Amino acid sequence: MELSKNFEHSAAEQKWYKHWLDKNYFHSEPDNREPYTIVIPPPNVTGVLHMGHALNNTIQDILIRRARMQGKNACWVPGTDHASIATEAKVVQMLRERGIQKGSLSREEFLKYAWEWTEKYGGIILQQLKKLGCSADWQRTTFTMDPDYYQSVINVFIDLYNKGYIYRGKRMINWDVKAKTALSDEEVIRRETKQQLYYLKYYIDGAQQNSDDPANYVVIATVRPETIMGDTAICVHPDDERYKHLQGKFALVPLINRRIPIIADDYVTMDFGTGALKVTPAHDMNDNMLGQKHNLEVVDILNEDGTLNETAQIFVGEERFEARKKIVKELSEKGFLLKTEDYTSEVGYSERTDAVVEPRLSLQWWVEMKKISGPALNAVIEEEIKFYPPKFRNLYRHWMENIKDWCISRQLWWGHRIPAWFDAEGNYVVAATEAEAKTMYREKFGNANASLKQDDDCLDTWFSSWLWPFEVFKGYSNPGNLDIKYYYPTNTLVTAPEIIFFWVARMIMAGYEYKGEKPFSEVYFTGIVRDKIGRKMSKQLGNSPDLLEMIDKDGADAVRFGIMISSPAGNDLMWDQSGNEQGRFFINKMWNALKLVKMWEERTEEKTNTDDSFAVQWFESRLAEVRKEIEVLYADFRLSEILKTIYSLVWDDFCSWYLEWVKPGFEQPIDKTTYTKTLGYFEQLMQLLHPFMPFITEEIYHQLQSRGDDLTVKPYPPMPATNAAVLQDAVLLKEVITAIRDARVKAQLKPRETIKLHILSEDERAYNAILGVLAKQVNAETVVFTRQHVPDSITVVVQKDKFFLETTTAMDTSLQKEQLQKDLEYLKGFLVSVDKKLSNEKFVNNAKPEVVEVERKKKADAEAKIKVIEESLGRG
RNA sequence: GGGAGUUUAGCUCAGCUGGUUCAGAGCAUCUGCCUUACAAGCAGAGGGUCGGCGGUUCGAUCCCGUCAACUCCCACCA
Repeated sequence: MELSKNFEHSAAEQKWYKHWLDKNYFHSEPDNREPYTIVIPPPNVTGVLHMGHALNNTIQDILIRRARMQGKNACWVPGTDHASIATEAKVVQMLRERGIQKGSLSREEFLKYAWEWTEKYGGIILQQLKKLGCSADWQRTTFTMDPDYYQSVINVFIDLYNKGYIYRGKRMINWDVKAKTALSDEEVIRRETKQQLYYLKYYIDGAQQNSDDPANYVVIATVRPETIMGDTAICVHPDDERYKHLQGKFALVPLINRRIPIIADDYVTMDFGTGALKVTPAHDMNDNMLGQKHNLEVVDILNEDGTLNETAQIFVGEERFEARKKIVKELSEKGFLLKTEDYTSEVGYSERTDAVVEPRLSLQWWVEMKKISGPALNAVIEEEIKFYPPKFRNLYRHWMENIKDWCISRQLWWGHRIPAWFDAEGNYVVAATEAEAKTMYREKFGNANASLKQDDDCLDTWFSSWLWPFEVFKGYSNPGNLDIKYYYPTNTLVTAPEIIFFWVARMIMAGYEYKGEKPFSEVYFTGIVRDKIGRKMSKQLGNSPDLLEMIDKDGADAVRFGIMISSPAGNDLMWDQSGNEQGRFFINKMWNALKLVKMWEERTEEKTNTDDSFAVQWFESRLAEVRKEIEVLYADFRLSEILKTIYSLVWDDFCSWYLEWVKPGFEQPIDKTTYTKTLGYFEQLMQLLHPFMPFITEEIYHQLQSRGDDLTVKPYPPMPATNAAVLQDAVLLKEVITAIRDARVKAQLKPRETIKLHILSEDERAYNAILGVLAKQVNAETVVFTRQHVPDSITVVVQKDKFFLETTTAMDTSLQKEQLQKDLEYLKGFLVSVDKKLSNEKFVNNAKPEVVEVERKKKADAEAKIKVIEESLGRG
């Protein structure tokens, strides 16, 4: 069959992916092989493939494909996360487009729409992962709201509640006024924001009002004047001389004249603002703490949508920032506003809606984290779970040691509904079903007829995904089943460092709590994908390329190459389109190598005497050498270096050196053994590369010779031994070839012009094996050994040997001489420094003997080479 | 304010815990080549006080201190 000019990626990708699926290669069932298991970090059902996914999943695919080719039972479990907030937002948006308000729907109706949406759009991302070549076990696809999974989440909640790890508490939380939901700290993004700092007069109770005399008022500075109606104290530092006389007195809140105490606490910073702080326990985290400490009243003046409520007395119903404008105006008009300053500080924004986060008191469900965090901390510190790169261990330790309770309730409908049942008075029981709840309620409160209502709120998404590593195998809903026993603990988790606390830490906790075992042995943290100029890729910036478009254009292999070539473990990745290009060029190179080898197919011949044997021996050793290097790199997850190593092995060693060395002359036959060996090497290269670039390698594997098997499941052959002598000879050979070619270029010899090569060496035997290849590679018509200088020739010096290039045409040797002169000067300088070192007694006495020996050898080598060059120049 | 990290060629990064695999790779640049697998290529080449300053050492890109710039995390002063 005639080969196409180029690799046609689209056709090959479709063909091979379908073939792999047809053969069911990606599906895993427990057997007696060693398992290698990865659970995917489940993308949001709403998600579409972006660079972060591509990076993350390409890495997982590389690891899983390699494990499969190592003969392990590789299992990669895919799936999606219901992503309560993100999905609910999308559904609400869809409804709005159809003119439906969420508020007008019942919970059941809303959920119907949500499922409809999920079934229609959900899981698009999984299809996109297939395009990327991901070899996940699609039969095991899991969704965090699958019936069994759902029930497990509920049961875990009940279990933790029964253990006393879950409590209900009124706490200051981050409130998203747009989504009307609580946010975890991790969902709040802090950004530097320009604000105004308002200096306000609070008159002292009993002093003269409306006076300009500073003795009658205290000045506070605030960025939130609209919350003054919620003030319940003014706080100063106990040591602040300016305010000592005011401690214990009362002040009046401007506009509403509420009387509030002036208290003292060393929390206040004396030199910030005026040193006097208004305390608003309902609307500020720290003020809340202060309020608790000093038993202050809590006056909540905001509604859940961020508008002012009745308690505020004024501006009721106004949105908080509108109210701020208006109150500033009024304060100013009535003489309470002393001055306004520009002020920049960090303000919290909702990750989901970008609304300014409102600290708010709210009754929420909490997990007491200290109760379950212990084993999870130790597991990482003691490296039962290893982090790559290890720098994240410290971060993890710090967070775990200062862990705060987890607010797990969300004011949403899409998700796992909290299994708590309330009566009209707010008494409640926690139970899996309404029937159970009724029984429990009767036992607990003795009332058989009370009507119970289930909590409206859902659980935080992470409260379901923390069960992922075992519940994808039904390890909680069906404990002790074959899958969980075989696959758990999983091997490697590949994820972004951003979710180390959201997800990784909590999975570890859940693993120990519910399986008594770690969920995975290794965590590989990918970097954050940034663009060429270092910006994080995001939808807002529009700097995230369209991956599907790229895959269509450049092919999945090229895209995978582009991502992996610039992706050192744990470091951010500066992604640049040029990586794809390099990948495409690489594919093209391999395709052309394939064409070359295929040209030889019909022209093989048994030969007895051939120069090829050196090349063949060498490449075998070289392959083994590189495979060893790669093993080491894999152990540290240094994937981009592995790719670079294979790239160079294919391009430089195989294409540039090996194929040129064995390439027969024009229309000449090739030795049959050499040809067979070459096919084998090519196949092995494809095998090494396959985890990174699955399609092109599978295609070439089948093009090389028709086979009954497929590369994707072909086990790696045993590692041959390396032959150190052959490797050594090849190093010399390459060095000589390059030096002679350089001399040819400098002498402006045309590539076609042949030379007569004379070698002057004290060790002629070193050249025995490589002479044939050498002649071919430097276009020498003859090669002979000589004992003396060859007149009218170009001299090349490599190590201690001299090479004379005799040509038929006259040539310019001045550049050549210049080069020799440069080398000579360098060597002389080098010799001086070595001599200096060796004449330093301290060095000779203190350094390790082998180091001194090396220096002596350097000296001898340099002297010998200087001699050789001087001879050449002297006679040249 | 607390903690972590980064700084090596024009760009992106290696450099495995002090001495010929110590100054490297890939892009980019330059010079030759349309050589019958490949111009998406071939053959060569140039390019770096290893952020600054001190210290330890016979010897420092590597260890210590310090300063500077950038990045991230945590906590936040209203």
